[in-house]
Amino acid sequence: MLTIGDLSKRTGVKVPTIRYYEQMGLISEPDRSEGNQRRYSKADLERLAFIRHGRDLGLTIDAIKELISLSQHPDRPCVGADRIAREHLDDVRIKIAQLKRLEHELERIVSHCDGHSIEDCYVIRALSDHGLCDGQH
Amino acid sequence: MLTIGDLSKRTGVKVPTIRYYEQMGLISEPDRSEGNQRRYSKADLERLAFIRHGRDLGLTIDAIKELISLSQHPDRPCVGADRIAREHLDDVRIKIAQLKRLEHELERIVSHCDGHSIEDCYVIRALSDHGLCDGQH
DNA sequence: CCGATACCTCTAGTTTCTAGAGCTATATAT
DNA sequence: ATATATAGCTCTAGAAACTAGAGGTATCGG
Repeated sequence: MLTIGDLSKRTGVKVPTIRYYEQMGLISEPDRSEGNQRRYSKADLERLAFIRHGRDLGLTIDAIKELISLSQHPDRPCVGADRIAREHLDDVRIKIAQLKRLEHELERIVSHCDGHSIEDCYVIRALSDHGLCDGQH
Repeated sequence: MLTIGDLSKRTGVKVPTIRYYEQMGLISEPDRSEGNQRRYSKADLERLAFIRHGRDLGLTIDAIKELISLSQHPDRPCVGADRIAREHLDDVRIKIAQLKRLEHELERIVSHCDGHSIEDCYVIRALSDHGLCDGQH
C-alpha cells in the first residue's frame, strides 16, 4: 500500500495533480486509511504511470480517458486507440512545422540586432512590420 | 476612426480579445463615440498588429508588454529587446526538440498497431510500459 | 424611422494544473 | 508516552490567454 506521496515520487506526478486526476475521473477513488488518507495499490501505480506517459506525449486528458476506457474492453479491435494516436501525430507534426517557421524568423530577427539603440532595433521593427518577415505565419 | 469590429477585421484579433488586451494594459483606452463605443486611430491599428504578430510568434503577453515599453524609450540600447527575442528562440528550440522526440515515438507506436484487438494493441502497451519507448522523455 | 447588426458591460467558463489556508494523521525520536 | 516533524486532508482561488453568454444600447442602411 502506497501513500499519495509514495505514488507521487514513483511516477513523478505531483500530489495535488494526483488528487486532481481523481476528481477528473482518470483514476478511481482509492482505499483510505483509518485516518482517511489515500492508500494506493500497484494497479493504481500502473494506471497513473500510463496517464503520466500519455500527458508527457501531449495527449489531452479526454484522449487518455478514451484510451483507458478502450483498454477496459480488450476484446474490441484497437482501431480507436490507433486513431487517437494517429490524430495526435498529425497535430504534433503541424506544431513542429509552425515552430520551425518561428525559429527561422526569430533567428533572422536576432541576428540582425546587434545592440544599437531601440530606434533601429530589428526586433521591434520586425514585430511592427509584418512585411519584414520571411515566411507566412 | 475605426470601430472595434473594423479593427478586428483588419488585424485578425477577435473583438473580445481586443477588449481583453485593453484590460491587460497592452493597448491604451481608446476614444469613445457619443454612444460610448470604442473608436480607434491608425496608431492603435499598428499597435494591435504588433501585438498580434508577437502572439503569433508565441511571445507571452508580458514579453510583448516589455517590448512595447522598450520601444517607448528609443534612446536606450536595444539589448533588452534582443534578450527577449533570444530567450524566446531558446524556448522554441527546446520545444521543437521535445516534439520531435514525441513524433518519433508516436510514429513507432502507430506503425506497430495494425488493427488487432486491444489486448495486444501497441498504443496501449506503449503507454503502459515506458520500457517500450525508444528514447527518453 | 424601423430593424438588423454591432456594440456595451459584466460574469463565468475553458484547460491543466498549482498554491495556500487551516486543520489532522502518521512516523520518528526521546 | 509524548513531542515534534512531516505528510496528509479539504476547499478555495489563481494562473494564462482567452471565449461565450446574458442583458441591454448604438449606429447605420434603406
